[in-house]
Amino acid sequence: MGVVESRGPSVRAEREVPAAERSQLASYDPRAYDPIAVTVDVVAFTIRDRSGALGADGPLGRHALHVLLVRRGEMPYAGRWSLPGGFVRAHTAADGTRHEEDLPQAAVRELAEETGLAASDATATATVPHDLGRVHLEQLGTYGTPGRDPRMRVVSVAYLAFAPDLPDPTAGGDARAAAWVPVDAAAVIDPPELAFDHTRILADGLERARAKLEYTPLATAFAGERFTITELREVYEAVWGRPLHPGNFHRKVLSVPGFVEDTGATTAHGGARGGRRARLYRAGTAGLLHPALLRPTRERDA
Amino acid sequence: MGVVESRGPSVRAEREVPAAERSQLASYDPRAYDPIAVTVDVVAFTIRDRSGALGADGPLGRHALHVLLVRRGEMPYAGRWSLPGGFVRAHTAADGTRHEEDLPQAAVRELAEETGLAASDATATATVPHDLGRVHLEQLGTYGTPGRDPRMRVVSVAYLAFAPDLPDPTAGGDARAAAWVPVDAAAVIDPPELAFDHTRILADGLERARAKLEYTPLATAFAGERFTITELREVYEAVWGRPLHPGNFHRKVLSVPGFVEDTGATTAHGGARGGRRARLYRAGTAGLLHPALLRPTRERDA
DNA sequence: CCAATAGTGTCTCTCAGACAATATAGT
DNA sequence: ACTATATTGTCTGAGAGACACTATTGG
Repeated sequence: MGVVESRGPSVRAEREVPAAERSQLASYDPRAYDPIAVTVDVVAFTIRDRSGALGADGPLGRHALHVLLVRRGEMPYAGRWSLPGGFVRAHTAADGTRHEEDLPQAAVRELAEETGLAASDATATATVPHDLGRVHLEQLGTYGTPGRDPRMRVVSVAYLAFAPDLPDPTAGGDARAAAWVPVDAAAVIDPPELAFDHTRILADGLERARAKLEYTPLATAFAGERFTITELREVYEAVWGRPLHPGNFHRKVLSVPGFVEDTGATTAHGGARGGRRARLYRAGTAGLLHPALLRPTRERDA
Repeated sequence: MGVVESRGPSVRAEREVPAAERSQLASYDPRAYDPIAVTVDVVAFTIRDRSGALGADGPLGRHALHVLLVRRGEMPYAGRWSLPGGFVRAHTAADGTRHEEDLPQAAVRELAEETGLAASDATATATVPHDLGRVHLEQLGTYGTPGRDPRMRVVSVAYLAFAPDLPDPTAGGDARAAAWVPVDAAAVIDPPELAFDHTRILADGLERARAKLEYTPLATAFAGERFTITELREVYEAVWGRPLHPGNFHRKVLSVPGFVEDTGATTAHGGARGGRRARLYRAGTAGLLHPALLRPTRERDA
């Protein structure tokens, strides 16, 4: 039985409409209207060592969540930081050949173009997360409020990208510079001056990432091919912005079926200042975590 | 402290780019490319009595989840069922006045236009759910694969709408007919012949709705202003497609802070064939459910 | 009174979190 | 030895699900 019962009495309330009524608005030509530009913006997250004088030894250790930002070289918002992004390309060549980019493709291209970060290409459907090399990409949401771009009407499809420690970016495209910038727990409290509505997009992306760590094995996308339980915990701590209990986390992760697989190997050395060698794991096959790893102390409802 | 440490050493890896490198691709004119049309599609769900010969007395009682579909009157896919939707309007009038529609606005307009269902207007941000009268609207996702519309490149922003038992729709716009069609658990298994990629959009919307019932008070959007715990349970049963334990559900709902509020009143009569009168509740103020109402027996992982 | 529906009590099992204890490695 | 890190054990309380029981109401 299909989703739609299109036969017999199960479809009720269907009412044919007289042709007269049908004629108005029946044909709509989008070219009679102003064009709407379609862009993609990318919220790319990675975990890397906290650097610089600030918080180098914060309560959460050396690891911090970083987001990829570019400094805009063009108007509007020239000189401001923004998320990497740009127009989706679709054009017909002189010989009539169509050249059309899928949305995730455009996201990957912008990422590569504006930062010099390499990535394979994408072919999956818009809402299905997929891997590009070691990069996990998924759609975040679409932002199309009139006026969000002073130049014209722009509808922007935002993507989330998660990757293990990536190299420093190389600016390109119309970005004057690109950098991994640490994301703080204060992200939503005291927003920086990002271009357009990118402060909100970043906040939405951060919340999405935090939520997905709870019920998907997404955290393994931030870790290397093989990782220790402690490294996995550091991913959670960096994204959630709070320390977790090492013992309970360890037991919990191993108790979730399909989350991680034991490789049998261990790290070559113990900790720098002493300590046991840690077992190495790889990502398991589970698509969802059962039971989920819920964020601690969520006493903040409404 | 802001999300971006834009001062001093905390932003590392920033590298200025020589002007020569910067010039290429620096300015991008979207009008040099083929236009991309932007549309909205709406997945509107409601709970209503199952009708017709099929499944009138199924294992889940009389109530079933229904989705609003329209029968297309125009090419392409003329005569096929599809989700209500259409182009986002943006144009400059002769006197230079800009007339631009926000995305949620366009969704509401399409809903009203193609079905005759009334609704207030929308002003919130793209990704923030908001109410329009008794209708709850939220963004589902964006579908822009090249070729999904044979006429031209179309990027469609899909919205989810939830409403309590709505009246039968009246076709309008370029829809030849409109109807509430029952959504079966088989939705994803044996998809019907919906136009475009609407079968997938519907499946995505269904899964989103099922998931949101777990951790948000969304179910109250399907119920009337005042409702009994049994009615609320019937919403969950209809959306999840499986029966729930009445006693445990009752206790659970009342134990979640802010989910429902007692009105003090009860139903005027007991059940048709006897039974106690039920207390009447209204929606509470909680935005999230703690603890969540998890779907039963989710033994279906990967 | 009998059947049907609303609402409550009880028991068991799982799981999160606090805390403690053991195992192993570096210095 | 002494310290640091990994890993495992124990206990307690919250909550889900099974099941039984009480409270009302219509016929």
